[in-house]
Amino acid sequence: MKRAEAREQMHAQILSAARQEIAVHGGGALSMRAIAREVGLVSSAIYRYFPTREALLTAMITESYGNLAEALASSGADRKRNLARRWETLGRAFRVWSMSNPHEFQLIYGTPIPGYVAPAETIPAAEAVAVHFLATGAQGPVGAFNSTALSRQVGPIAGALDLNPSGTAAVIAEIAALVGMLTAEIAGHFVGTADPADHLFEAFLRRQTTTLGLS
Amino acid sequence: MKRAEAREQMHAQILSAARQEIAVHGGGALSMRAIAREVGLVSSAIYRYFPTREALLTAMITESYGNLAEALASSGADRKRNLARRWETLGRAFRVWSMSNPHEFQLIYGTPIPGYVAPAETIPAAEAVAVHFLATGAQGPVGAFNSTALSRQVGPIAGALDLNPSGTAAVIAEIAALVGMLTAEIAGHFVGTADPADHLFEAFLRRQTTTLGLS
DNA sequence: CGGATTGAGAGAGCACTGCTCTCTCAATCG
DNA sequence: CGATTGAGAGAGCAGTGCTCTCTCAATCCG
Repeated sequence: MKRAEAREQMHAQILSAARQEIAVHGGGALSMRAIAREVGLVSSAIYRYFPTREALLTAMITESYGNLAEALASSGADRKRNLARRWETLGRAFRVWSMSNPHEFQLIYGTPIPGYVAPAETIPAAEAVAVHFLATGAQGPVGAFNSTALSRQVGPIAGALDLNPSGTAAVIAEIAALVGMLTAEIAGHFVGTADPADHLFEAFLRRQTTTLGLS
Repeated sequence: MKRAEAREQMHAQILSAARQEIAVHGGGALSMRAIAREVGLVSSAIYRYFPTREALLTAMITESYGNLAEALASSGADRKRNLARRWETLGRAFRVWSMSNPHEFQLIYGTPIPGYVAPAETIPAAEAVAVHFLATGAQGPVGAFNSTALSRQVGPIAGALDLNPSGTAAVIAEIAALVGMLTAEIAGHFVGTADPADHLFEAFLRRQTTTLGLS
């Protein structure tokens, strides 16, 4: 029993050290050896806990999705009656989290690390994030996304969550758009045009609620 | 004279080899030594042409922006009278280019390579891409983006290109949204919901032309 | 209680990386 | 024709992910 506890503690300690590393140097630069040094282990010992760098990254991605989902859950959005306000609250919470944890954001939504392919086990974690937006924005139909082919594709999840198909497709696109906005801001692509991007982001949220028919 | 020619040829040869490397392994995995091997040089000789890996990446980014801008220019969009059709043509050309050159796309719009910061010299190259969308979509006002603070920020470029300020801000956001859509598709984030994403993308373009008041 | 088993950690080593340094030698310039 | 330049070679440094073998303490079981 004790053995298992110690193991779990070491596991957590490594993840924590990795998180610290990533916050400074970014995900692509994550070094197994540096983590080992930080937790006071020799490099090879790390591999007792994570068989490969990729495994460590996957664990971190899952964790980051969880952190983000939690930030959305505790934004107070779900206590709001007005759907437009609710969507805006979610959007702002997303942005605040992303700006506070840019490297975690990039870990999830950025270019995969060289050769890295997100494994299936990260999908439920990603869904935990999407669900907040779907529940808020996909209740009604959205004209531009009203196509039979598209509805058939998103049918399963729309059905499972009791949502409107065209609304569901629209929200999926709007999540991607939101991520695009934040990626651009973090990468500094707005410098010279709309940086700081606060006003642009607020206008963007207004546009989204209009598109989704929430206002 | 001959000397300078040979140097320029070697320069181009290295870039070409790097491009080939990137197409296979992605930007983060770009190896100076592998490039050297491919062009038949010893590793240290590469540094006669690019003082650092970062310099090589910058050169590649600029080149990629150029390729993308050229793909947009030769899409035939600017021959179209109908602005909505024109925007859709640009969007589709962007998507085709991105799907054909995913690693180049990620080089430009993805997570910066560990420790890499896009230097100022890539900005004009990025503008060459944006200009196509601005010229097409930013002629009229867009309600959600009509704020004085925002208009003041984008004022300079809107003025320089003789565009509507709120329309300009809207197009900037829509470019980011478009990039977000393509990033998600390339990263496989639509798998399980809307993959293949053709229909979602077409609906997305419809939504954009509506938002921008082009239809 | 005592021997067998397990597994965490150590350490050496392999093949790779970006980059620096010094050396050679052929092409160019004056 | 001699001096200068600069491309390329080669060795080397500090770092990487990962593998292998070894040790030794903690646990398990008869």
